Order: sequence, then C-alpha cells, then structure tokens
Amino acid sequence: MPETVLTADGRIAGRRAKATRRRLLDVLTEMLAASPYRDITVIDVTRRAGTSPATFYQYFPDIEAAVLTIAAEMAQGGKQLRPLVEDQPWTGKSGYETARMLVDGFLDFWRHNEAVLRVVDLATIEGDERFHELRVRMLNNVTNALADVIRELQRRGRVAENVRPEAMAGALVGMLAHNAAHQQGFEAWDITLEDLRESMAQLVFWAVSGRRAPK
Amino acid sequence: MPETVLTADGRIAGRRAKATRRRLLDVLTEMLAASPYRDITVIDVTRRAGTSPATFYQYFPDIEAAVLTIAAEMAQGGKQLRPLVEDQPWTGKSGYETARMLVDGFLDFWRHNEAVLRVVDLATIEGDERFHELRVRMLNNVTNALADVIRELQRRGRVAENVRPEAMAGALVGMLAHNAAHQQGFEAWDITLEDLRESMAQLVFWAVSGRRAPK
DNA sequence: TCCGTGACGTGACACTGCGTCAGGTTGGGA
DNA sequence: TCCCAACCTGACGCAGTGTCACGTCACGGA
Repeated sequence: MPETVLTADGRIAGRRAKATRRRLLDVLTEMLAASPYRDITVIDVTRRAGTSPATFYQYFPDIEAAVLTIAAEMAQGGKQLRPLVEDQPWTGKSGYETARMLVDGFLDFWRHNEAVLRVVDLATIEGDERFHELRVRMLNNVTNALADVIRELQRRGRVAENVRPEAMAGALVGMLAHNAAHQQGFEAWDITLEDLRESMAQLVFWAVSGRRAPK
Repeated sequence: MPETVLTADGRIAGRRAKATRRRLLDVLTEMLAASPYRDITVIDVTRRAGTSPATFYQYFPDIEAAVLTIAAEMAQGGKQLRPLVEDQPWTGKSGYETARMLVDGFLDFWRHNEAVLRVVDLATIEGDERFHELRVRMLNNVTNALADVIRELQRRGRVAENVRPEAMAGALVGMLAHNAAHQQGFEAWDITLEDLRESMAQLVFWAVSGRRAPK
C-alpha cells in the first residue's frame, strides 16, 4: 500500500510533499542518534533539512508526533522477537539455547534501535499514551508467545502449578526490556555483557521450563 | 548537621534564604505529583511560590537541579530496601517469605515515590549523569546485598556454579525496579498486582536459593 | 530607638523557540 | 506557454529562560 499521508490542512500529500516529509524524518532520525531528545528543536530539524519551521508543521503537529512515526516504523522490526519464542524447543539443552537466543534478540534489538527506544521509554514514562500503546503493542507479541509456552509446559507438568503464565511472562519481558535498555550501565558495576546475558537466559529458562539451566 | 546551602553568587544562605529555598522545593514537589515533568516551568514554580524567576535562580541553576535535590532526599529512603535482603532467612518457606517482602518493598517504595522516581528514570534515560549516579547508588545497596546472599548460598552448594552472583543480582534488581515502575501498566494485560508480585518473588527466590518456590 | 549594612528579592530585558497565518513560489498537465 | 493547485515560507505574537543592576528588608550595634 502506497500509504496516503495527510498534511495539516487536510491535503493529500503528493510526490514532492512526501519527499519533504521523508527528508524531515530522516534528519530527525540522525539527530536523535546524536543529541539528547529534549535538546532537539523544530527549528534545528528544519534548518538541517534546508526548509522552514512552517513546513514541519505541515506534516507533524509537533516533534513527538514525528518521532512517533519513526518509532512506529521501528516497532515493525520488533515483531522479529516473536518467532524467537514461538515454535522453538524450550526443554533440555536446546531449550536453554532458545532462551539465550531470546535474550540476544532483546539485547541486539535494543542496541540497534537505542536512540528511538530511548525516546519511546521516555515518552512512556512521561505518560504519553501514544508511545505507551506503541510500546505495549510491541512487547505484547513476545509476552503472549512466552505465556503460551509456559502454559503449555505447565499443562505437561514441567512448570509448577502456582506459576501464572501471563504474569510470569510479563515480569520476564519487563526484565528483558529494562536490562536491554540499560546494558551499558552494567559495566559500571563491573558486570560484563556476557554475564548479564547468561543471567537473564538462566532466569528465562527456569521460568519457562521449570528446570535449572544446563551447564 | 544543619547543612550549609550556597546561593548562586556564593553567599551562605541564612534563615530567610533557606525558608525561601524550602518553599520552592515544596511547591515543586507538589507540582511534580500533579503535572508531567516537562510541562513544569520555572516561571510557574515561582508564581505558585509567590516569588520571581530570578529568585529561583539564586538557589538552583535549573529545574533539574532542584528536582535532583528532592530526589536525593528520597534516595535516602531507598536505603530501607537493603535490610530487606541482609540478615534475612533465604532458604525454605521463610526464605520465600523474604523474597516476597523484598518484592513488596520495591512495589511500595515505587508507589510512594512515583512522581520523583519517574523523573529519576526519565533523566537517567536522557543521559543525565547526576540522576544516573543517584539511581545507581540507590540500587547498588540492594544489588550488592543480594549478590552477597547468592554468593554465600552458592558457596554452600545451593546455587549452581554457573550463576554469577553480581550479574544475577543486577538482572533481578533491574527487573524489580522496572516492574515496580510499571506496576499500573500490567492491568492493561489483565495481570493483577498480586500475580505480578508472586511471579517476581518466585524468580527472586529461585535465583537466590536455587530452589523452586514452595506452594 | 534608630540607623547602617549586608542579606535577600525582583523588575526588566535580551534571547530563543513555538506555532500560525497570509501570501509567495514552483512545476507539471492542458 | 500558461495556469493553478500543490507546496513552501517570511514574519509575527506569544511564552519561557537566564541575567543583570538595583531595590527592599531585618538585624545587630550604638
């Protein structure tokens, strides 16, 4: 679908308009990676894009809205996390390998989209509903898949009765998202990324399979 | 210690000055609870405190600095988390009870200091070093205590060899802090606070004691 | 009691960014 | 070539920031 875009005055954007809009988004993406979100001004974005503030407001009501567009594009990529859980072995040695792959998936995804995810977290904390929803939708995929796996293994008697699949999956995904977002911060504690990775994999594996991680 | 306070021009604040400063902090605390952090302006704070912007800048270089002061006061309260880990039983039924108390400690602390902790997280994500350090120092207490317990139980052969106490403690504290900060968000997933609490306690107990949580 | 002085507070200003018009410019189809 | 819809922007009112120089206050000494 060629995706129709509306301008502030309700016009349908044509070829030229779309190019301008795209340029603004690209410049903004670059700036997001280079400077703190709150320091980015509309005037600055437009200066670098070689246009004027008024033009920016043709396409976005404010900076947040523009970033939300970028974030939505990124969230599509977040769907790649789901298959890391679904249709994978979750028992024995290969089950532990699955857990590690999932952890790596989070660490990698957060590393690759650091700047944008930072803004998503930021806006979510600030109470912005649009970003919050985006975040929830993105994580929902993995959470539900994980809950399904836990529920299935619980049915087979591998996981204890007193575990609530949904809540456990939620707690785990929270841990993964948080620690992936703060992965550089662990170095201050003299904790290597490798050890963090292992610890999270152990927790995930235990919670999902009900067994200790193999050596 | 009566705590000496310096003004912008290097003066030592007297009785009157301290009262003004305190008033500004109190007004700011109220506003923090009522409106999104980013919407709070110096002009607004001073208007409500019945003074002028120039006065604000006598005592704080910017809003962040003022909030940092408030956050530091709160962080003192964060020390109450450490004894929830230290000198507690960590094995058997009472060990599981300890895990639950720790989880409750996090949930309660975050609920009670929601507004300020939100700003701390916010500023940390934005890359503000002052807030980041405050956060690290606050969580360091619990993390280290937890790592000590894990290490001790590992020495006694309860916890598997391939667990790294520091990394595991870090991962757990990250999970606790994150999920405590997002505790209302779980309702959107139809997960009750009670189930979240239980799930986190199970994870903590397993990681620390190396055993399944008792029924 | 009054006064002088240092402590404290503030009015006013220059500056920057926001968001919105009305009007100017551009380029592709007839 | 010309025209006009699509697109862009200059200019402006508004609001907040941060900084002076100056005004006011209250306290201790005579």
